[in-house]
Amino acid sequence: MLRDSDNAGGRREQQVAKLERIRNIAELAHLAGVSPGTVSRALSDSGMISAKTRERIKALAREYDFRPSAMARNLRIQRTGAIGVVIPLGHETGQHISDPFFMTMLGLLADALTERGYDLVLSRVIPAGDEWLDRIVDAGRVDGVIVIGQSDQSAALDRVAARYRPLVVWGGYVPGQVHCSVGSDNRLGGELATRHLIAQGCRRIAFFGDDRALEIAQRLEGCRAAMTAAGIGDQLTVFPAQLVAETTQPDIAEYLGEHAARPQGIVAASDVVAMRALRALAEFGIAVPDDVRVMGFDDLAIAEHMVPRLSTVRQDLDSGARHLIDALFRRMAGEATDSVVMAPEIVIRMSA
Amino acid sequence: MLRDSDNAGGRREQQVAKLERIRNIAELAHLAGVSPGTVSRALSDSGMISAKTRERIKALAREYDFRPSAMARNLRIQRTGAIGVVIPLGHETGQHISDPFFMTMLGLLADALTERGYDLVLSRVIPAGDEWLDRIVDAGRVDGVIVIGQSDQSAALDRVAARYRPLVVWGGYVPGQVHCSVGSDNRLGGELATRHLIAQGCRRIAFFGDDRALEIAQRLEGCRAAMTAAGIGDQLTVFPAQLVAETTQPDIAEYLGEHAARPQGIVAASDVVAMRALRALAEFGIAVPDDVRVMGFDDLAIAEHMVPRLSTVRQDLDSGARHLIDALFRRMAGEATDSVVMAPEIVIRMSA
DNA sequence: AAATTGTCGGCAATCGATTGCAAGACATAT
DNA sequence: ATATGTCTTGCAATCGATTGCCGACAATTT
Repeated sequence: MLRDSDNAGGRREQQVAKLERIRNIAELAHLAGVSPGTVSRALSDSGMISAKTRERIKALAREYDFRPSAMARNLRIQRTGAIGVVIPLGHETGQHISDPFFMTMLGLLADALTERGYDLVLSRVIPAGDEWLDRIVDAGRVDGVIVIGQSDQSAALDRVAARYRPLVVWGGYVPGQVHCSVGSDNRLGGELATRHLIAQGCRRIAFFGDDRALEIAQRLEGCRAAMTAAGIGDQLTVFPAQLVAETTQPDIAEYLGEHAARPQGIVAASDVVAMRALRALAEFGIAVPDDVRVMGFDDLAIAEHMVPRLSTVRQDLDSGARHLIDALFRRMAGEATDSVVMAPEIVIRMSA
Repeated sequence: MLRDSDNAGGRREQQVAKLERIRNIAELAHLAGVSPGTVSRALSDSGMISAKTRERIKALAREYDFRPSAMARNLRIQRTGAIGVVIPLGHETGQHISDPFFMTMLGLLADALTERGYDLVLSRVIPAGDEWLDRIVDAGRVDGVIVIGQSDQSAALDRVAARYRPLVVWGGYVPGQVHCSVGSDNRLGGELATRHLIAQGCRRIAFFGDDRALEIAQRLEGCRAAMTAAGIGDQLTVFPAQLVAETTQPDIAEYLGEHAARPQGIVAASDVVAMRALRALAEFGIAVPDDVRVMGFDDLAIAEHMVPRLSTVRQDLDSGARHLIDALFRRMAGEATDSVVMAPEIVIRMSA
């Protein structure tokens, strides 16, 4: 690594201060010959201020490019204008925030929140103990919280949800759960994927995924149900591949290579897992879909780009994000909201 | 806090309030029979408070699970404990926040900031006018700002950097630039990629990328230099593929299909662009690397997963993120910092 | 016993913007 | 000229935690 020798820029950072800087509303008020209250009203277009003074004050503010302190405003208004987005990495250490699923969801949420004039405060937490969510909620830094994925923390979520309203969770729904969730019908999704494989003639089927996470467990459940319904419940094997951990790829490969009766179909708990499976299969020279069929789950953008293009279960994340935001803002307004379970759709491409 | 095990139903969200809720430090002080100041000192382990009273107050706080308001604290301390991470989407509308590059960088920054006890406030802005950065900086919501990518906003960055110290930018370095940047030697990277293609026998070479962004322009410059040095400067064509826009794939395909003298090598401005190129080539049945060789740029995780695995120019994002954070904190502490230019490395896999 | 040192904790100002209340300015109606 | 009303604007309290300064009291020294 090479540090630049001629830091041409750093020298003249200090430009001539054309005007003395204004630090707060009171100084501006003094300058304009009015009271702080008037300035506040003028800048926020509220209250009844004559158009003349308002424009004069605004012009002055622009000239000195002064913007009132958000911190002070927050304190007075008792609103932060920020929403916390929390990614709990509970059931596995290897999971990384750059998981494409999180990122896709995060992007959608960022856009939606920006549109509504809210900031997005990102927290990536590895839940230790069960205070992690309480800390975020009680710190008073945000007006509401969106948790992406229940991981294995349903209990903590329920406990906090019981006392803190503006909280919504992306993930699975379980009857009786206290927290408000938005997510797909994971069980149905798993069932659809599996039924498709069976319809294609698969009998020995493997499920790849770590079922300690609620959503994954539900997908597995659907998979199992479909197998049982087809009378081949005993042909299911579960391979607890970590969702994304780097270390799992060799594991998958080993499994596929050594397994005596190699599965004819694979139901992956997510597109990311499917991607790893595809790579492993390619390395073993096992043809997809001819030798083994692979179904993903999520239908992220990357599904289109795999070779072969991935057949998968589509979750409509756009609409999911909209539901999350919508529910959150209703809850912030004091309304109660029900959980949302969206219908998944199966997308058939080339891998199954 | 009461945690009855059989609260299975979401019915009674309102648990019996065993204790009245405490809203601020003064109430806690009243309860403890001390002054607010004492409570503040006790909870923050500062000042000289006898261990006895401190523990008493802390216990009380725990019992009522009270946490002092961050907003009030921020106002008084004049620190927010948050860092802004800004992604300007200046030169193109199609670019999406879920671009894997942003996401990788964002993940690294999130981890590093969490580690230092700072929140991360994410902003995705489409610069309109040249006030976008001023607004973020002056709102007083954050203690410092990291901008990911200069896009075509170098002027705005320089202007703000001249008056606002705690600002660092991921991107290219240009002699004389005012803002502090951390990034790779893009020119050298482009040169290395191109030299490799030439060494493999390519003569007709295409550069895929939108050179309105500073970094991309530098990569193109390196590419051009290598061509010229090899005496084949006239064999370079530039295809201004948008970095990630969904619409570009057909464009790329069309170009490759119709172009009379199809290029023998492609230098992509990023791994994401390379990925789209690979898909297009696959659809046309053009073999990589036999018919066309492809070089990426970034070496994201996905590079490993493409088919064929992507040869690319590696940017060490881990170390880049560390440098960004390091420079930012130094600047927040009042130090001046120089820009950092990191040496890129070429990674040869299967595509070139 | 008086003086000195040292701990502990209270008082009150402060950070900067917002807003209910009321007073002042000005115009119109009586 | 007085009364009534409408617009504007100022005053001052408020949001909740932090912290410099000072006083009260105990422990130690002379």
